[in-house]
Amino acid sequence: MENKSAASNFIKTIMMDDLKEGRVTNVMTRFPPEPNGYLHIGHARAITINFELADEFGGKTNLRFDDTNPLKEDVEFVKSIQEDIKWLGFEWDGLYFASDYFEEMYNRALVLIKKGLAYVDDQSADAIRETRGTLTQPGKESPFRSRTIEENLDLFTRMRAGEFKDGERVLRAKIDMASPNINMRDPVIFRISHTHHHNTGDKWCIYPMYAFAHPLEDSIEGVTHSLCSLEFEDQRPFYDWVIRETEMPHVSRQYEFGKLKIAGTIMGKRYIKRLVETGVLDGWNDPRVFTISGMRRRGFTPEGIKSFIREAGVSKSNGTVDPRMLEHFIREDLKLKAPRTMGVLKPLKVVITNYPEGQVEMLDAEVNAEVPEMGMRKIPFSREIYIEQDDFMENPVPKYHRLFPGNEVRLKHAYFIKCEEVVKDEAGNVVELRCTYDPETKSGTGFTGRKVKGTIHWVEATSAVPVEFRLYDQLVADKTDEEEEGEGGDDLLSAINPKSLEIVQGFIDPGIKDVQPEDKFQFFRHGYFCVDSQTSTPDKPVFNLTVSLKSSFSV
RNA sequence: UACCCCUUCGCCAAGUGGCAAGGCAGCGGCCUUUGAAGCCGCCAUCCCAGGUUCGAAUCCUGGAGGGGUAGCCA
Repeated sequence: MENKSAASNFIKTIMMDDLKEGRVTNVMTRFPPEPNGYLHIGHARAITINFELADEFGGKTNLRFDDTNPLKEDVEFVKSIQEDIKWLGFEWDGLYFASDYFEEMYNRALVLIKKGLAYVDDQSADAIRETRGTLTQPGKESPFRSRTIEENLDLFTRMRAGEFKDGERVLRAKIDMASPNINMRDPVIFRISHTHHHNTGDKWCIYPMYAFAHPLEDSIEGVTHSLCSLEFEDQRPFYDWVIRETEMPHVSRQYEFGKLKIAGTIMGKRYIKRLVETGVLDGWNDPRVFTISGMRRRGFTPEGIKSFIREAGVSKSNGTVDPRMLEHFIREDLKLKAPRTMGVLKPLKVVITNYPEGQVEMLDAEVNAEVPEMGMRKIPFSREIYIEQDDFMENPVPKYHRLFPGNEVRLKHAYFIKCEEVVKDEAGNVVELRCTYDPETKSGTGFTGRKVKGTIHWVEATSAVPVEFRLYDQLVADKTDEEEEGEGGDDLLSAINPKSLEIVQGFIDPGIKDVQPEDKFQFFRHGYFCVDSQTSTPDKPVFNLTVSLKSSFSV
C-alpha cells in the first residue's frame, strides 16, 4: 500500500490557506513539459507533486506540452512523455498544447500593443543584449521603444504575415530598462522563426517566448497554482505583469520549489547524450540513468518511486539525497510483491558425496515466505549443486558463518551439508567442494538436533538455467557535479565509475525459467532483479540488478 | 559586488512565538531456514551576533555561508 499521507509542505499550506480564505474555489495544477527529451526522476517528482497536491484538495491536473520553440521539439517526445506519466500511474484531466493557444497569445500581445505596453524592436539580438545592461548596471532604452501604437500594430501584423526574416524584429514588452530585476527590462515576448512546428505546421512564423506564453497558458486553463523550479523566481513579477496587463480573466499564481538531486548519478540531458554517444551507456533507458524509462528497465516500480518522492518532501531549498533513500523505497515496495528464489551469480560446484547418484528430489519452497497467499513451488535437489563462490572460504575470516573446511551450513530449503574436501586446479584455485549431507536435517521436518550459523542458497547443477546477471553501481562518485565536468561533459568520461556495470554469468533455479520482460524477483541473499526488456531472450535470460539487499556483513 | 531566494541531526524534511515530527543512513540489542526482513532502543536546541518577549527555530536588526538571474531556450 502506498503511503499517501506525506508530511506537510509550504505549497500545501498555501493551497489550504487559499481555499480557506476564498482566494480560490478549487485547485488546478498542471505538468508542462517541453517535448524535447525524455523524462527523468526530477520530472517524476514534479509530476507527483502536481498530481497529488491537486488530488489532495479534490482538484485537477492537466498535461500541457509547452511547445513554444519548434526548433527543439519533436512528436517522438510527446508520445514518450505520455507513456511515462501513465506508467507512473497518473491520469491527467486535460491534454493540451501551448501551441493550441497561439492565436489567443497573439491577441493578448495586441492588447499590450494597444495599451502602449509592447513595441516592435528592430535591433539585432546582439544589440538587445548589449543594451540590456548588466547585473549591476541599468540597461538603455531601444531607439524603437517610442514607436506609435499604429506603427507597432502594423509591424507586428506584418511579422505574423511573414514579411520579415528570422531575427529581423521582435516584439518586446515595454516595462523598465532600469529595473533591478533584469527580467523586467523589456523582455522579448515574440520572435520570428520560419520553422515547421510539430503541431501547428507552417501556420506560424512568430512564436511566443516562454515568459510570455506560460502565464497565459496557465490562465487559459484556469490553473490556480502554477508550480515550477526555483530558477524561475525572478520571473514571477513578469508572470504577474503578463496576466494583469493582458487582462486575462483568470489570475494564476506561480510558486517555486527546489530541485532534488540524487547523488551518484547524471541527470543532465547533454551529459547523458554524451555518454550514450560514446557508448558508455546503451541508451536513454540504460538502467544506470534515472530517466523514467531507465528506472523502469532497472526494475524500479512506480509505487516505490512515488513513495520516495513523497518522503523526500518539497521545500524551497535545493538538495541532494543519498541514493540509498530511493533504494530503500524500491526494496520496500518489492518486498511483498516479488517472488523469492535462488540464483547463483558466481558458481562453485559442490558434490554431495553421500547423496545417491542419479537421484533428484523435489523440495518444497514458499514463493514468498512473508506472503503465504503467493503459494508454494518445487525446486530440484541432487548430488551436484552450485553454490556462491563467496559462500566458501578455505581460510575463513573471523565471524564467517558460511562454508569452510569442516564447517556445516544449511542449504536453504534443503539439508545441512558439511565441507569435507576442497578440490583445486594446478593453479591452486578452488574448483570444487566435496561435502556430505545429513538426511535428518531436511527442511520442513522440524529437525532441532543441532544448529548451524549459516544458511546459503544454491541451485541444482543438472537443471540449472544459465543466465546473465547485470550488476549496477552508481554511475559516478557521490560528489560528482555534472555542471563542473568540463564543456560538453568531457571530463565526465573519466568520472564514470568503472564498476557501474558488471556482467556475470550464473545460474537460476529452473522453476522460473519462462520469464517475461520486466518480471521481478528477489534472489535470496543478493537482491531484487528484473528481466531486462531489451536484451533478454527465452534462450538466455538477462537479469538486471534492481537493488541489492542490505548486508551487515562483509569480508 | 544589483536584485531575488535559501540556511533545523551525516542526507532529505516537519515546525508559522509556549518546552525540536518523520524518513534515509548510522549505532546497540532481540529474533531469524535470506548476515535480508521484522521487533526494541540510541542518535539535533535549530548558521553567527545583537534585540523584542514572561517565553523565539519561529518576530526585528546586522553579519556569514550557499544558490539563482544579464537566451530572439524552457
